[in-house]
Formats: sequence, C-alpha cells, structure tokens
Amino acid sequence: MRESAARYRLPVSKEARAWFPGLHTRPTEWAAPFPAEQLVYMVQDIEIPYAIAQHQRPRIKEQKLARVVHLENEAVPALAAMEMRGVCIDVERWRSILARKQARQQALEPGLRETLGTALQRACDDYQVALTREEKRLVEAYRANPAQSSWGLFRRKGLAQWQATHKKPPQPKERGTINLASPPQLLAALRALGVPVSATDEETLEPYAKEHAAVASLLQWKELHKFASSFGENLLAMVDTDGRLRTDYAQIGAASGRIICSKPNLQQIPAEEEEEGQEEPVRHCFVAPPGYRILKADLSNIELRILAEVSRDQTMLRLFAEGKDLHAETAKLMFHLSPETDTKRHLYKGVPGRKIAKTINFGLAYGMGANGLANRAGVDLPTAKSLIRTYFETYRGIARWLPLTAKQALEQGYAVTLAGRRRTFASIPTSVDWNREVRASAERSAKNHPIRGTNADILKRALALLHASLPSGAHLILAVHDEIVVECPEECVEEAAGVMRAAMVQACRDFLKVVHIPEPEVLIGTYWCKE
DNA sequence: TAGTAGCGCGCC
DNA sequence: AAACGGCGCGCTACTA
Repeated sequence: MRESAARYRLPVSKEARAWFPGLHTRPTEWAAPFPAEQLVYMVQDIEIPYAIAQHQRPRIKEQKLARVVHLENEAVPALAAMEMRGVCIDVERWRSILARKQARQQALEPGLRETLGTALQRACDDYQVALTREEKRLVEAYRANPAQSSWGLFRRKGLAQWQATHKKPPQPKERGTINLASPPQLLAALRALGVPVSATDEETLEPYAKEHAAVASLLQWKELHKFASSFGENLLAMVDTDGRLRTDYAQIGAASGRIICSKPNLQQIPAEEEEEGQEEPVRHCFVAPPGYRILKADLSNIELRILAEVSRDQTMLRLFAEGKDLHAETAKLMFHLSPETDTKRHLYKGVPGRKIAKTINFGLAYGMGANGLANRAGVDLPTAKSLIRTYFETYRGIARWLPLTAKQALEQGYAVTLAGRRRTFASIPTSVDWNREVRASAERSAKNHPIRGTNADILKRALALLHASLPSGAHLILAVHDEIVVECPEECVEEAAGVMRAAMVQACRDFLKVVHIPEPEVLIGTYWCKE
C-alpha cells in the first residue's frame, strides 16, 4: 500500500503498527480502548486504499483494465476463505509413507557411501582423476597452444566456467565419506568413477544408470531424499494445531497473473507415485474431515482450448468439438494415419506418434523449440525440426497466431489475456545484436501470456462463482492452476458437485466463446486424488 | 553467524 | 549454432 500511496502523494505512516503485535500479552492495554494514535492508523488503513482506488479508477478505465480488475476483486473473498480454512491433513498416514521411504533411502546409503566415498577421496587426493580422458586431452592441448586448441568445445559454457566446475571438490567432513546431497562432491566422485558428467541432475545421470549400478542407486536415493526434505517433517511441522495446513496465496503472484502459493507451496505437492503400486501418493493425506467429502474438478486441456480459441485454428477447434483425444488426433493428422490407428503403438522414428503430438501440443504453450522437442520426445534434431514443420502445417491457425502475437506484444509493449490482463515488456530495439536472447525470451513470454494468463482469468472467475454459490457448509480448499478442490458435508455432495460443474463451465464461457467446453468431471472421495 | 547464489527438483 | 516457461523451496557452499 505504501508504494501505491506514494505514487499519488498520499501520506502514509506505519509507525503505529508496531503497537499491535503482542497486544494480547498486555492485559491492561488489551482491555482499554484503543489509543488515539492507533485509531488514526486504523482509519488510515481504510481511507488510503479508498483514496488510491479513486486515483486509479480513471486510469483503469483508460487502459481498459476494468474487466480484469473486477475479476480480481471478485476473487479476493474466495482466496481469503481458502487461506483461512486450510486443508485437513492425515498426519499419521503421512508419517507412515515417510517412514517407508526413509527406510528405503537409508538402505541405499551404505553402498553409495562406500562407492562414491572412496571415489571422492581419490578425486580429492588428485583431482585430475575426475577429468575424463577426452577432457584431459583437451586441457593439455589448450595449455600447449591456446590459440590452436579445440576451443570451440569449451565455448558452450566458456572455458572459465568449465574450469570452475572442475576445481578441487570440497573436502567431505571425514575422509572417505561423502555428502550425497552435495552436487560438487557428487560430481567429483562420479567423474572419478568414470562417469563423464558435468551436472548431477536426474536427466544428466539417467543415461549412465544401466552401466553403473552406483548411478542407478544414486538416482533412487536422490528421489527419496527430495521427498524427505521437501515433503517430510518440515512440511508436517507446518500443520496447525487443528490438524489443518494453511498456505499463503499471492493472488497475482506470477507475471502471467497466475496465483502462486507459498509457506508451504501446496501447488508443488507430488501428485503421483513414480513407482506405481508400491507407495501411496502423499496427496492422499489431504483428507476430508469426518462427515465430509473432497470434491475435485479440473479444466481439462484448458491451455490448448485457449490456444484454439485465440488462434481460431479451425482444425483444433473442430477436434475439440468432436470431443476426441486431442493428442491422438493430432498424431493422426500429422502422420496421415487412418482413424482407427492406435497412435500409442504407431511409431515414428521409434517414438509413439501420440507421444510426439502430445509433447508438441504441451510444449507449445511455453515456446518449445526443436531442441526441446528432440530432448523430450527422444528424436534427433533434424527430425524434431521436421516434426515442428509438420505440426504447423497441420495447425495453420496456430502457426499464424504465435508469431503474430509475439510481434504485436513487443510492438505495443504488452501482451493481453481474454480478460484484458496485461503483461508488459520493455522495448527491445531490433538493431542491437546482443539482446537477441532477451528478445527471444520476451517473444516466448508474449506467446505464453495469453494462454497462461487466460487460464488464470478462468480459474479466478470459477473461484469467485464457487465462493458465492457453493452450498453452505461446503468450502473451497485448494486451487492449483487448472484444478479446484472443495470440501463438502456428505449430505450436499451431489449439490456441490453440480455447482462445481456449472461454475467451471460458466467461468470458461465467460471468456471462451468459440471453442467447445466439456462439462468437467467432479471426482468425489475422502482424499485429494488425481484421477 | 547470517545472508545469498547456484543447483536441483516438485508442480502446472 | 543454439536455447524449455514460471513458480517455491531445500540444500550446500560461498561471502560478508
């Protein structure tokens, strides 16, 4: 508030605020009427926002932001209610999942410490052992003749950075041991084992898992460790004394206008168990209190529907209208397959057609290039390039819309969603060469904003509708990008489910005028589940 | 000792 | 030639 007030030269003083914390521990003051100073402060808290709003109103109109401002204002009570209500957690079930995972994690540790610990020790004694044969040769060549060496191979990261990653690893606390959570230590140890990697993330290590048992084991360990550290006791400690977990929502936290949440971030709770069958997903610990049910609805394929809407791509609009599996139909169109083809089975260069189509459909929303497609779909670069070409021949409307949108956004300085939500961009002169990367990034964001941001528009509209229309006793619990979770007394589950279906469709209809909107399926259970 | 940068990884 | 967006957070290692 202070910043906004300053913009309109409205005086604000926050000093009086310091008086409030701990007031309940000061019985005399607690019982007495508010001092004049505090009253002034409290009045200010009402008056200043009003004055700010008065200043902003004409500007909002002028910039055609009235609709999105209204949308945001309508969503405020829903967000506030979710923050206050929180979500009920089955702590016991959570602890038992955690215990099993930790047991598995600990079982892996002796072997890993032995193998990687001794490897790290060798690397510490002589860190040259952590260089691959090829790198040793290159470094030698570079030292001998910097001008002539295959400098190009270092170019990607730059020699300085390349060397930095090969500096002496930090010594573990005890000789012969290793901190498995330390990327630098891991890097040195792995390289000493002959695994020529330059990072220790899952994607980098995965190809070596077959060859090196230690790598396979390490990958499992990392996964279990991640779970324990991010979704273990630390998170459980945030459960309030009433057994409910509460988060902080930031209503316009993301540049796209999406809601973000933190402390804890409930939008990153693992949805599924990677190894099927064995363990229960932790979302199952987000439960309905006794006498209640959890209801979940999501906006299926919403980003692609938005894309079809804004681009008016006739083909994609038709596929949605037909209500078929969009990824499969995309594959059929791209590869000229007959309608009855099983696109999960039909291979193109060794990769299922549906997977390729899905990867492009999905990746499109954030400006994926040929390289990204090659990585994700598992094809080579030329193939990826030709696949993207084919995709855009299939969806001409999208092929036109994407670059046009980027161009317009950068010209006028902002991209816009269907509710009129803006994302601004600094102007980037074409003439300057060094900002090509900046420009490319801005273009991706500009293409992305109408899709992401409209998704946020729709979600917020749905939240507002639901907050106003859910049966009494039913409460909004969670909002995760395209998914809304409600907790509801058993007696009115059917009514609430109906309200949810109607609200989701209405929210879509408020913004999407052309594309087909299916009525969402509402899942009803005793816990938060995925499907 | 406290703050911060970088890596890595969870979600969509 | 190449480069996948955008968010929060835990951890380590470095810096002040």
